[in-house]
Amino acid sequence: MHLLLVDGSGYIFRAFHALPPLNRKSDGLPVGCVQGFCNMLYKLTTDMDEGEPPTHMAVIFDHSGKTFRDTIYSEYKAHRPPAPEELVPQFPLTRSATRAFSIPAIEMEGWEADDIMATYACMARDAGWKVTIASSDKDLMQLVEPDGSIRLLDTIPRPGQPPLRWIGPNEVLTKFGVTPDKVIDVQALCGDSVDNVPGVPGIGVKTAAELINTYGDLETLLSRAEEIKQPARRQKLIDNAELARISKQLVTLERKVPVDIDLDGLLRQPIDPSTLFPFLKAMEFATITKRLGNLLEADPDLFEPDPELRAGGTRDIGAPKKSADLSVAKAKLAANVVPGTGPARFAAEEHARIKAIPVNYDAYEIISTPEQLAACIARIVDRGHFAIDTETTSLDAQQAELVGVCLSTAIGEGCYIPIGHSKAGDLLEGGGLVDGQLPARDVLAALKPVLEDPSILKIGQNVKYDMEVFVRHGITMAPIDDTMLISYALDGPQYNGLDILANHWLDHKTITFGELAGTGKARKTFDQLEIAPAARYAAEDVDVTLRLWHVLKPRLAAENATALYETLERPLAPVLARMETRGITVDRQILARLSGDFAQRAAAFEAEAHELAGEKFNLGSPKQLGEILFGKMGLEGGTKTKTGAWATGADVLEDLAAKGVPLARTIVDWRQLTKLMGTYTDALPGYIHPETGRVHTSYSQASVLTGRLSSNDPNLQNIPVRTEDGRKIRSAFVAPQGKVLVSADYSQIELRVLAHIADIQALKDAFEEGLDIHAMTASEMFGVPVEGMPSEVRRRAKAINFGIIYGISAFGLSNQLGIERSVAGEYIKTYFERFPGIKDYMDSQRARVKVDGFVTTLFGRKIQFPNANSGNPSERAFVERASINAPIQGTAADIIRRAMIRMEGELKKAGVEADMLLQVHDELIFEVPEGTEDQAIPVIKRVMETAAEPAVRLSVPIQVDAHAARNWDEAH
DNA sequence: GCAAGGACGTA
DNA sequence: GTACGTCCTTGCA
Repeated sequence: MHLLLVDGSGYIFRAFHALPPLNRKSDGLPVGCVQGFCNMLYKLTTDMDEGEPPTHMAVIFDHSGKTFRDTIYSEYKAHRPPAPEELVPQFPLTRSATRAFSIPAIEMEGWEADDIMATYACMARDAGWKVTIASSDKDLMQLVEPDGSIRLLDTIPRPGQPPLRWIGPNEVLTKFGVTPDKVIDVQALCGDSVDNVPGVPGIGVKTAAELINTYGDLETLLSRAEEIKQPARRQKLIDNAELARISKQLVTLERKVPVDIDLDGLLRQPIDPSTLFPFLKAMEFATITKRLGNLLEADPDLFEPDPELRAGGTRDIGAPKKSADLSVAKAKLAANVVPGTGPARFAAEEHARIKAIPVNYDAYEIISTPEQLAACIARIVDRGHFAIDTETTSLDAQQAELVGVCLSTAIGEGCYIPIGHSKAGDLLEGGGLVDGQLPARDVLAALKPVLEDPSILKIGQNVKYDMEVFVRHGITMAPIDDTMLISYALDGPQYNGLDILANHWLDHKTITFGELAGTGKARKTFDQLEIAPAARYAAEDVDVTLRLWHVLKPRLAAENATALYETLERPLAPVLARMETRGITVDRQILARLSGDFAQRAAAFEAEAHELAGEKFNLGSPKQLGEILFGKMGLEGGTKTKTGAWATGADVLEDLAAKGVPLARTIVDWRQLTKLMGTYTDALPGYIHPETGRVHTSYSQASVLTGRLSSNDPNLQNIPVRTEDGRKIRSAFVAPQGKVLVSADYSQIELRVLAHIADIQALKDAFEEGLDIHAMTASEMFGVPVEGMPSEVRRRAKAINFGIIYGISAFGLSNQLGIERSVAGEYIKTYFERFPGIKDYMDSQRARVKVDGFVTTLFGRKIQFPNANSGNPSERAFVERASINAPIQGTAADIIRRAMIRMEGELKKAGVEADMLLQVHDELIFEVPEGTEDQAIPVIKRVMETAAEPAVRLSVPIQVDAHAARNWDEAH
């Protein structure tokens, strides 16, 4: 008899890092480990059959939950990060795979797979059988028998090695330095950082083996510890004897698990094609299906894919999970995906297939009866995923009224459900609703269950918008996938809109909103449109969205962008949706008072300017101003812009003012005040929502090259702060009664990132010691002590530090500091000398962008520069500077994204009430109940400061400063 | 009515 | 020297 035990859980975890990522091609479900697992079972059944074929077989899995080890030692396996997101759906699938191969899948509550395997192995050995354990887990090495009756077989795929590798007593000796029966004693001493088994601190495998080989076993060693010569080692063993004993209990496998199935129950069964092939076909494993077809001499084509498991079935493929750690990204980068094979080929084939399906407007459907609606929802439930789009009266999700909902469950389909199309009315009264529409309440009530069903994936283009519309109707959409964000993760912001994506990937021109609703003054809102043309437009959009999803999603796996999308894009969208929905309170009175004040002062400046110029002119016209300054007044030193106009920017005017031209100063002052009025004091009140009374910005998650967010309508990321008048505007952002605002900002995040990425020891040391980084730089460069340093010296160093981040040039630095080009060049040279590593970093980025056409952030975000090899020298120089800046700015952006994604959950876990309202690149603004800020701030700081972990361990400390106050100016 | 350019607010 | 969005004027349709 020969028993084969397969370590199912161990295989999945190890194979995950060893195998290239692979998604099921029709819906992106990650299945790489499942496929590897099936290949392994196939290998075991074929290769082993050549030697001594197993007569009995089982696959053993870990059961989730606590085991007896947790009661012995509460920290056991406490360091384990949660399973990577892509792995989670593969756990149940490997069990399904096992059953598909007609092999018992065994797991038992309260026991680890290792204990169950130990139990069966000992039972079989005692019965005189041979035992093979397919596992590379070192914890199982204690079971190996010197006589070969129990052996391990390593089945984890490793490049350049045979698929199956035996582990016997010799291999155990190599690994632990002892015979198998003493493995647990060695493990008790050296511990295990992966499982968090403590061991004796400071004793590694080698020392442990030496000690055990000298004293025979752990207890003898501990009782004779006094005899050990080395004093440090002796003391460690005496002090930690108990820890060693606990460790031994943790690593010792239980060999008497009360198993339900006896050995006879593990007798091998012939594979049943009618269970095997439906599974393999549902997984879309073509190669292995073919191989097993040959092996079993059966025709796979006779079987249909398992309906429970087929693509888009009811399986949950989208529920939000804990973020994957960097090992995902690293494994993928290491996977070295070759175009034309594996996932890359899938993606290419899928693209070609989808692109070939023509758009057919006649196939679209308008839902006007409850029966049609019910049928549509039944299709959604059956498919498990669908594309959705809302049609509304406004681009502003907070103001938009729902006019229709459009759904697509399959390519070529589109169901438009009109609910808010209105008859033309007069000015005072709307004309009521057009006939033939289901009541909005009924439609929303019917959609709510599927929109909130965690097992049904909702696919959209810019889904954040639809989420916000639905949440105003009491519906929380989840889980979601977003074609815009997938495209952004893959290609950056270059193609954003649905129309552009459709044109680029599907070679299809969609109906534009302008064609449908008119442009300019004649533009109708969606509710004023006829249902039929509106339905065509809407249905085409969801159809195209679903097609794009099929094209783009497989590219994530093919192009190593899954981790980026899953950890930094997809989970952020709902967070932003909630921030936008919350909005922030802006005090109308403060703005009104400021506006009056600014207007008066601006009027005075305007009169003064006319006086000084000797004529009336439009101060807002750079053209007129240039003609007055450099034409009429004949001033020297005017420069022209690239279009030939006189340059009249603030820097030019400051120069003139310094040379004694009072008009220039007047204009600068006037411009500042009118800017503040036009952009802030006059414009912001118009953004106060009539119902919430708050200002709701909209964040764009997919429009910045480096991975930053941008904010618009209104832009709340450029609220003034530098000037005194500007800060008065900031003070109009307030907390409501009973609350305070908390502002938490990263200190010098980009310089810290630079210190880490470029590995600049001097910078790292300075941050570690908490020094004033600009003063330190100045001191290094100019040899001036930090004590009593003139502010001008520090200012120069600060400008240089920023310059470095921006991809410094002598030209730029000389402009910034108002110094000679040659002097600026000397500064840069000195900087490179004082901070070796900076130049190497810059050169490496310049080289990368020329070779690859992109650079990357620490978290794997690619920043593309298509014209890195442009024939235009100034364009090339620009790309060089941008490619130096992008990894720094982008890594900082990735870090704060991670903080935002974790923030709400951590606040909740800590029992702290705090609403995240705004993000300003390196700053987060919260609204917190007054008096609780001291509880909120430490949590906020911790989440932000540890946001890079565990994916990246920065070699510099991250520091966050946080303050609470009634308004944003004081909190900042 | 719309797009481009200049200017300027932020990190 | 990097990354954005908005306001205003200008010039052309």
